[in-house]
Formats: sequence, structure tokens, C-alpha cells
Amino acid sequence: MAGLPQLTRGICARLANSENEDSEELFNSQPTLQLLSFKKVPPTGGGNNVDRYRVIVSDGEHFLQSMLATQLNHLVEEDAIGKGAVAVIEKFTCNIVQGKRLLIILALRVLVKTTEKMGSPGPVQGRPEGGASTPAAETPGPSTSTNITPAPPAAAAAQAPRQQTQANRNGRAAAIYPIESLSPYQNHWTIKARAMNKSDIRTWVNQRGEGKLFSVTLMDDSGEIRATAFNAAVDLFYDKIQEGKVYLISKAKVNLAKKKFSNVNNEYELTFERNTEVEECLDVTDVPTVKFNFVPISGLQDVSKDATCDIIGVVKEVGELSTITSKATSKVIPKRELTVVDRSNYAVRVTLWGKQAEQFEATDQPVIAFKGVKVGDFQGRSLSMMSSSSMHMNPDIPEAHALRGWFDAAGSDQTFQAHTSTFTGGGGITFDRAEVRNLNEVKTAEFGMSDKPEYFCAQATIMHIKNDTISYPACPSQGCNKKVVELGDSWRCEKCDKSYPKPQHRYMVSMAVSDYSGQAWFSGFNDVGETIFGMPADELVDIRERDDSQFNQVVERAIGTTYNFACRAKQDSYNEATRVRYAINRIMPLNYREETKYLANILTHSDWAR
DNA sequence: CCCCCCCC
Repeated sequence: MAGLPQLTRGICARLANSENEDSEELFNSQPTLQLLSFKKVPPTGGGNNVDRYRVIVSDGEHFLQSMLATQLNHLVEEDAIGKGAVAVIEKFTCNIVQGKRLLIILALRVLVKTTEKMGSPGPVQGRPEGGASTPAAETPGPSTSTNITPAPPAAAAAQAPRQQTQANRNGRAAAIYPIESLSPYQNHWTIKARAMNKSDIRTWVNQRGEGKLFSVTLMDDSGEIRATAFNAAVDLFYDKIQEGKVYLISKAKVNLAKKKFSNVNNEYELTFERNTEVEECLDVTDVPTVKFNFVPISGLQDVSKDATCDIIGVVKEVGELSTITSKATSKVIPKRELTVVDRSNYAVRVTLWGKQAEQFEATDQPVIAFKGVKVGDFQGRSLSMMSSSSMHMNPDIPEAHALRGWFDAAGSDQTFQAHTSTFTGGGGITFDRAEVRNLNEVKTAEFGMSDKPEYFCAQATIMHIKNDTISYPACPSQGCNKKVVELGDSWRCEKCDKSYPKPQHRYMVSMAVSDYSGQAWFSGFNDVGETIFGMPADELVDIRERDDSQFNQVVERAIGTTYNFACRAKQDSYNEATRVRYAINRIMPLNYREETKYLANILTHSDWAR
């Protein structure tokens, strides 16, 4: 084996049995190992959507499972490391996965690439007693201290007090661990992370007592973790930690995160304690600012209620500042609604609360990225800011620039589809190909003949629009939609018990639609009118009053377009006659890319293709 | 150790 470096014999067994050996000497050693095999592991869904590499490492005697930290993936992808490579593992940590120690490789340096397997490693067997007395690794690294677990006597006594100075004295940077490597099983770490989303100080009072807390999300290029400080730790760290700055943080407690309370993508969370060390770091290279995982607004229908998501869009409208009274606490809370649109041609309402609602100012329809906003089902889909959400106006990211360009060029003239609510709490709010019926079938299969409404989808073309009444004058107060009556020079809403100088017209459209099998009359409300006419009802009413032929043109233009519909069929009695009426729950312009994909898929899988 | 995030 001449010419090949020495492997750090025995290290695999020590690591495999290291639960009783939480010694910094072991964890700070830099063993030389051979990388025997690589396997790409697809994302599990829980984490960030990145492939990972499982690597079998060998010390010549035993082999051991390990994972590459994702920031090292490029080494595999660029073929810098591969089967047989011998490397110094410069930094690593261990997690316990299904009762087994799993080595996580955080940094490595390749010594030599060879295909020759060194030694004849076998599996680590049993749990040799006295693991701590196995010979130390050949290349001990700098030591830092442990703060909880008693390490084997020799190591612990000598090193405990040396915590902070060690790194400086060696003239080496402190060993920085990526956030993704943090786990409760390992406590010698320092992270270098940007503080994002610092909350206000909140107080609580409950049966178990009272206190105060604040929390902050810490982020580096490997991931993010939520950190919380309670009581005395609030005084220690609240002022020190500032939004957007980068800190070296160590000795915080790592706990399992309670997933249902967090939208931060980490299994764990940190608690700042009295002895936690937080030091601002001025070298902020490679510490990202914010990470987004944007969902198109059209895609919100597939995000479940109460989940959080990231959205980026143009603020089409800024609502007035208003207030609501919380039912639970009867507190009065300021709120403001933004209407945000994106290139999916959907609009969604985002609610800001409290100070943020009061202080919101936007000139000129800015692009805003929202991180961690909560998805609600009001009017189909709505979004709401939470304390852990953040809002980033005109962020300097490609998505924002692309949106700006699109909106300024074309988007501002567009009409946007809204997520619409279900009327009865049943299905039928989304277009679903599995639910598509041809119109002949709809009319003959006794759809909607029962007492309950029934739902179906259709792909059909507008053939005719009843144009005598296409809209009604509605109450302008948000969400009321009630018809108002003209009284003198004002318009009265019975429901709101208020008069308004002007109504807001809302569409109520009846149209004949047709597919290859037949024709049916569908009716739709405001969103349907806006989709087919491409303008709000007020505008079309205005056109009609000014110029009837121009109005007819607008209506004519809507004829002949094909849409995907989600409909509700329901029995209805009118003038003593019972018939079935078809209401449009959702109308979707055809997405030809999607339609083509669907058809191509049918062709590929049909008998004709064989 | 919080875990509320509101209303239509």
C-alpha cells in the first residue's frame, strides 16, 4: 500500500460506539478515511428539497455509514470525490438515526484518488467496552470544551475552561458548524448565522406561570433554525441580536421543534440560555439573507389551510387601514388587506395586522415577497401574516425583477383569477379532469336532480351571453355584495343599513356554453364576468351607458372562448316550474401547455399508441 | 417555559 496515506484505524468503531464518549477530542479529530461508496438519496419531503449523498467510509478495519452535508454535494457532482478517494475528514458531527450513530461529514480534504480498497473493512460489531480508551486519533484537531456531558476524565478536566480562547490562540477561525448539522446529540458547535425575523418581546400568563420571550430565525447556507429566549435571556439577547446581522452563536440548547407551531424548516429549535454565547460577526460572506420557496398564487389551492408558504407578487391594490375586534380576546386589532397578483394570473388577498398594517406604505404597486404567510380558506384562499412571517418589499432577487418586468409590460392590464369559495362546503371548487362530464351527460344523467347540489367539471366554449342584464348594483362595502337600491341620489344597502353615493356593480352573467356533445346554460358571478370580459363590472356598465355598440363589442369578444369550468348543479323552482340550474364555481382560462400535456399523455397511454 | 396570530 505504498504511496497511499494512512487511514485512522479504529476511528469507525469509536464513532459507532461514541454515545458514552462525548469527548471533544474525538469530535475535533480529523480522521483520514477512505470513501468506499456513494449513493444519492432523494429528498424525504421533510427537509429542503435537495438530494443528499450517503457515503460509506472506511478506516481500513471497519466501515461506517455517513452522510455528506449538502453543501458538499458539489464535490460529488464535480467528481472531486468519488469511490475510493482517501480524505481527511476535517469537520464532522454525529447524529443518532434509528439508534445508530450516523457520521455527518461537514468538511473534507481529498488526499488521493484511488480505486484500490484499503484493508478489508467489516461492519462494526458489538460495543467494545472502554471505547474511550482506544488510542486517540492520529490527527487530533484543536479542542473546544463541552458544557454538559462529562467526557472521559482525561479529556474533560484539561479542556473544560478553554472554551472561547482556543480558536483565537491557534489563530484559526472557530469551527463553524452548518445549521443543518445541529442536533441534541452533539453540543460542541458554533454556528454562524444571520438573524432574521426577530419578534417583539411577548409576555404570557397561564396556569404554569408567566414570563416573556422573543424569538428569531437563524439562517446560514445550510438551513435555518428558530431560536427563542425566555425571561432573563430576553434581557441578555434582545438588544444584542439585530435583524439582518450575522452572529457566531454557541452553547444554546438544542431541542426538538414542535412542528405544528413552526414554519421553520428544521427538526430542532434553539433555546438561548444564560450561558449562550452570541457574538456579532462582521465577516458575513456566504451567509444568505432570506430563503424563499415560492408558490405561484394559482397553486395556493393545493396548499392546505393553516399551512404557511412563501409568495411573491405585485401589490395590485392596497386596502384602507381598518380594524377588527378579536372574538377571543375582544381586542381591537388594526388590519389592512393587500391584493397581490403574479404571473399565474391569480390574485390573492394578504392581510397585514397591527403595526405592520398601520405603517404599511406602498407607492407604485411594489413587488413584495412574503415568507411564511398563513394560508386561509376565506373566499377560497387567503393569506395572513403571522408573527413569524416576513414581508420583503422589492427584494433584489431574480423572481422580483421578472415580476416587475412582466407587470409593467403586460400584467397591469390583465384580469386576475381569484380563488373562489365553495358555496356549500362540498367539492367542486377546482377544475378536476377526473370530474369532467360532457354537457349532454350533465343534462341527461340527472345531475342536480336530488335535493343536494352536485358538482361537475366541464370544458366548454361560450356560445352566447345573455346581455340584457349582466350585472347588478351591489353594496360597495367589502364582502357585502348585496344588491343596493337607488334612493334619491344615493344607494341604500339593507344589509349594512347604510347609504352610499355610488354602488359597485357586480357581474351576474348567464351564458350558453357548448362542447362536442351539447349545450347548457351556465350562470356565474363577479369573478366569472371579470374573467370573460376582462374588466370590472363598473367599467362595463360605464361603457354601456356611454356607447352601446362598444358594449356589444365587448360582449361579442367574449364569445367563442373555451374555458375549464367547475360547476354546481342544483334544482331550482321558478314560476312553479322546477329545473336544474348550473352555477359556475370556477372558471379557468385554458392553459394550453397543460392541455397539451394531458392530451399527449392520453395518446401515449391509449391503445392507439401501440 | 410560548404556541396567540384575530375579522369578513
